Amino acid sequence: AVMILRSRFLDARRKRRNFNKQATEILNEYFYSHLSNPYPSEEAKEELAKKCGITVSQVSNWFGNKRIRYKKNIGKFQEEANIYAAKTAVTATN
Amino acid sequence: ENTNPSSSGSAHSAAKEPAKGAAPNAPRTRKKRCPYSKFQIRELEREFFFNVYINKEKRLQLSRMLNLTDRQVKIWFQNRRMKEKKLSRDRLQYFSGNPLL
DNA sequence: GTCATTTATCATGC
DNA sequence: GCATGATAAATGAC
Repeated sequence: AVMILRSRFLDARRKRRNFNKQATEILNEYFYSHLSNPYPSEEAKEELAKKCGITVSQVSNWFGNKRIRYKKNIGKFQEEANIYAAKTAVTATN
Repeated sequence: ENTNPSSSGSAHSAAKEPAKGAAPNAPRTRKKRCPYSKFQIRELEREFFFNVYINKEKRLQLSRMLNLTDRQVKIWFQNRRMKEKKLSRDRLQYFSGNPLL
């Protein structure tokens, strides 16, 4: 019994599963609305984790990957950036 | 399988500065990450199991045996301790959800 | 020493 | 075939 749980835990770690669309939406919103300083505080990470239904470590991983991949190819993310920029602009005016 | 790409200079491996003193600007290039071999990992893990903190002498000895720098072994133990801590946190979180206990 | 991070690499999803 | 999440070396702040 314990062995089953242990193996299940080990499996669950490296088996990658994509986040659901809603979680990605929330993370991207934060990222592009803080593009000048995309480093959420520990408290912000916890809040994001809660809203996304993922762990704080996963939030850190996501921002780490996002920052480096955005920096490496800003052009590829331009369209995405515009989408979320417009989205946050609307919420800002409301 | 794998050894340091900086294999040429044996004794004090030139981890960072490729140019001699000539270069005025020193944009010290970050060392490229090179994954360690299975053998290196096994020996490092073996020592880690023995002692989570390694003393300087064992560190030097191990670095010579594995063809790594003293600094690399030190960093490996630091990262390994962080990994252990994260594993503990994840285990706690995973099992605290009462999967079926 | 810890620890958040950068970067490359790994493993998987699709 | 790349996109994406997780992990492994390497750096730097403190």
